Amino acid sequence: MAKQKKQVKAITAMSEDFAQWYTDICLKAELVDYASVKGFMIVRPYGYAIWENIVNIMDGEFKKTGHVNVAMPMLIPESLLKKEGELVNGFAPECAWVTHGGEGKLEERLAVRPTSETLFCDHWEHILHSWRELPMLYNQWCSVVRWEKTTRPFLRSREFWWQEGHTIHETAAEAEAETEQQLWCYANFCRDALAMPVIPGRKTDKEKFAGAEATYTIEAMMKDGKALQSATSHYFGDKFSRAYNVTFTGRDNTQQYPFQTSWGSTTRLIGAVIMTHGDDNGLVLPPPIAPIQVVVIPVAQHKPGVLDAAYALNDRLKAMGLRVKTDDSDQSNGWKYAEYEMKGVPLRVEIGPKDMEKGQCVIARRDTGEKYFVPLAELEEKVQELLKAVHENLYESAKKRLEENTFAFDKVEDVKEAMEKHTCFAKTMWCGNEACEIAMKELAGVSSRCMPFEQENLGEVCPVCGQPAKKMVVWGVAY
RNA sequence: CCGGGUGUUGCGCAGUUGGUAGCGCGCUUGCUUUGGGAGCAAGAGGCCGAGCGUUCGAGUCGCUCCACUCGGACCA
Repeated sequence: MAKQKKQVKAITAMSEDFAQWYTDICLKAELVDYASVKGFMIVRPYGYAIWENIVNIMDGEFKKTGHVNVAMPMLIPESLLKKEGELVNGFAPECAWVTHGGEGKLEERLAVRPTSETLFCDHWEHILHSWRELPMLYNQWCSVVRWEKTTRPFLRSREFWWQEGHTIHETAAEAEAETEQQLWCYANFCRDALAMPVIPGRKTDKEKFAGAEATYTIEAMMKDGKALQSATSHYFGDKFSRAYNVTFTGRDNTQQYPFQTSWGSTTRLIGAVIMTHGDDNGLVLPPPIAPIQVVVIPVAQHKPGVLDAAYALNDRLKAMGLRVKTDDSDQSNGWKYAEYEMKGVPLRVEIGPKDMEKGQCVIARRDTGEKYFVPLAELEEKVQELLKAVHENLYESAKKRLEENTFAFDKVEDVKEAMEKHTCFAKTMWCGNEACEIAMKELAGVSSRCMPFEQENLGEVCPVCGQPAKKMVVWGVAY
């Protein structure tokens, strides 16, 4: 049709250039804009509304398990940051430093927090006295700065918004349980709020967080087959407690070091949603986090009664507790359809003169494009049903894709060959040696994503060195 | 940090052998329209990424930055 010519907001096809498709969605769905400092992003109202929904749902989950929110300072004195060697080595190269206050040079430079373990430890050193005060289950929502070399909206920006949970416990077992509990909290959140299946597991030593004793992760597969680390949970043992001299008086009246965890998830989750559900018409949002869950479009809205009919539908949907918008602007229908598809609104309700005659409306699904003619009396019921169906379909489709693009191998060459054909997840056994992990990167171009909790026995030996295998590892190309 | 690409109005682009900047969309106003990115008309909008150089003259040629972008390496 000749009408195609006006598609000024059309985006690059996913199949043509996945990275460009991703960037197009970020900009054209009005999620972000670039800031004037390289690598920093402006999260625009629509993007921020998605983040707010993520925050609200996740924060509610944290509170169910007794976590409380706090706010820590943004700046960390260099001497404080450097008390724990491994963390410094991990983060110092990517710290932004404040060297001046007003016109005066500071005695000691201050790091803009890249993560806040050190701040929490410093605080706990002051306030912790007795085992009776444990556990301390803290979380904060804030932004952090890491001076990344290559940046992309949501996936890798120099500043990003996140939550960081930090807890200390009386015993190692409690802290380990907390670490695992929070990882499952993330995994469930991804399923229930983002319709995104993940592989939960443990990071190898090579991939674990600087300073952690153990790092757990949830890994998701994007539509291009690449892996996105979507959240992590760390167990620190008492390493930081000792480095920062955090102590308490135990039940036996001795001075003890608490056991610590931290866990985080970031605005990267928005990138994950884009690359898990999006298509060539734009964003596709799972209903729980969609800023607009249903958009009402009055068709031929100048005709008598149409707008009122649309507003009536709007009110009924709102009364259901849904986030609804009625677009009564004078844009054409086609424009509106395309616009809300770009923005990933899960359901579109149309009502026009013909519908009014028949006592019906039209509901269109964003995920499948299917249209339903629905008697007005059944609006609430049908919308509820379809929102549920959209979420389930998004989750099942993503799960199917994850399963169909994960393969077991027992030879390194086969991993390489599969990756060259199409980026995917490769499962192999592994001996546990870092040398073989590095070899896998060199020979097949993949890094270890995790050792899944759900282990399978694919064989007896490591495909790299032929020594006895200890673990099954999922390998992939990481974002 | 290494390599490739791109910077001209809000967005997308054109701009010849160097001669003082144009198109489409969007925007504003009015009218007409409305079941998949509407039509007509009249408007507004530019230090051509920045700096230095070559030249009588630079959007155009040279050098140096900077930004964005893609791919590596590194990382949420």
